[in-house]
Amino acid sequence: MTPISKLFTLYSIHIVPEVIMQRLRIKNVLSEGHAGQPVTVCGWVRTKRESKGIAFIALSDGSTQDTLQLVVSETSPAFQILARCNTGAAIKAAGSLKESPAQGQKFEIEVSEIEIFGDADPASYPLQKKGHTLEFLREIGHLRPRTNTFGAIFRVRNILAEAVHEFFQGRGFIWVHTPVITASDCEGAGDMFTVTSLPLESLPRAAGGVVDFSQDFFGKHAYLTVSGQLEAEFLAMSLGDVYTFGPTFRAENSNTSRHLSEFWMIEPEMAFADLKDDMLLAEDFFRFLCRRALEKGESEIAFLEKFYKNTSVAGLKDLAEKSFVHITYTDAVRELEKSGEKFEFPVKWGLDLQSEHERYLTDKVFKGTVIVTDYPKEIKAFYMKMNDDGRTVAAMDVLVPKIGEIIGGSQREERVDVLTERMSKSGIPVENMQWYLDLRRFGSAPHAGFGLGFERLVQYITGMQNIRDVIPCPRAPREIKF
RNA sequence: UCCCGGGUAGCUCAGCCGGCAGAGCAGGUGGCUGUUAACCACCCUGUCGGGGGUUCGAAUCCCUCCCCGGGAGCCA
Repeated sequence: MTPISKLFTLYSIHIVPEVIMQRLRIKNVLSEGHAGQPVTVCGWVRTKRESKGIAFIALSDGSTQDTLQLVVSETSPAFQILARCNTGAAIKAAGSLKESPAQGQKFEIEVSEIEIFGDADPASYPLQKKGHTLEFLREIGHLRPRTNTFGAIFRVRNILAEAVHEFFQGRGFIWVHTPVITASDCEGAGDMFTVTSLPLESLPRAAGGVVDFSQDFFGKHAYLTVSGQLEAEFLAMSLGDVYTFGPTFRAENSNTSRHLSEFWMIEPEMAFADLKDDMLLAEDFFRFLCRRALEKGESEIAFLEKFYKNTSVAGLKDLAEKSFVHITYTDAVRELEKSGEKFEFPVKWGLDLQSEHERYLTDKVFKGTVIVTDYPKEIKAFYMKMNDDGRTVAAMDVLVPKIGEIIGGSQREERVDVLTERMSKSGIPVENMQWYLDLRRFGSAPHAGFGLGFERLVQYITGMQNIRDVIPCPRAPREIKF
């Protein structure tokens, strides 16, 4: 079968009848099937249970959390091929759908025919008919999506990705595609990956021995983006309300369960909006995503709840309805100071909140999601709007229990003089950023936005404790496969 | 990058004050007419992470490197 004909089997059963498998997805069989219907399904064997004269196969095709039970009796010609239907084998099964007489599943297929596409030698196939640790599965990233757990995670990831677009499109936001390769090296304090086509074994040098990027592909030093925000700003200052949803890269040597070198980020940016609008949007957005995850992925969430206990259907329902607590940084510091709690790091106005402080606020004080606003200007980025007090900026961090910061946002500084001063004080090369200042010189307006780390969202919804388990191909220091 | 904890059968782990390398699961074979990570019986399974050292003798003690996990910093 050619790749093209494979596509036809998925999307059209009318165009090329001679190559059709007339395969039904297990998801559809279970939700729309009726007893007596002839069905053909394709998938991978999860388990096989043999008894004298009858055998049961649990088949998964990735379309849904549930497996489909195939019943093969002694009288079926398929009985002869059972020895090859081992865990992991790819097969096609045809038969008649019937209501299952036993507990555990509504439907099953009385199989008349089985075709093996690909065997899986049980002695060497790494996925056994037993539970595996997430650490082990991380080592076989190409096979782990075949497990219940990762099937659930990646389906939930898809549900959330769709929901992101649904939310913004429903509110008239325009999806903009900001660049993956950028020349702005001042977006964040973080280290960036250089993009170059220079010969690494003999780099051209300029005066002082520094690499001469004027000879590079773009004629200047280029990087992988660490944020689409700055570009999203000029699109918001023309299109109104926009959002980005794409990959982001950080070259930091972070070895944690919450960081990736390549991750996906969602960054809405709104013209004619202030911090309050920003907070409202963040809250509506987050709650919408929780709601959609439950509506479209309840069986996945329920599975993850049952086996890992770090997420729950009830908890997400609660979150989807409960409003967030709002607190200013100044009040948060006061709250921490009066708590009497022994912290490893000091709590003092002007110092950034540490993970332990954030966790104390979400887990102990408010027992839920908290938005902290109005941080001291010294600990936040140059583009954030200076408040009237001259000490704080209109920033917000959305903190969720266990994960910590999931959204970071702010109202942007729209006054050209204030922004210029903050840039030079922060060591930002103003001469390279004239385009950014132009937005404040010509038709400037209040605007605001935030960034949401998509994997942290998936982590939060699925309850996965390690961020490397919510993306198919995790990239981290010294970790790159495929 | 720093601080802890680990690396022993395909997987999960016990063995670690030196003295014949183990269990459960998985796998194989046989049994069982409806199973649900089926069940019962028997069988198979090793570079004890790599290298070096101490010792009559090292999975066990020492040094070193690599890898994994948890926490911290940076952040989303």
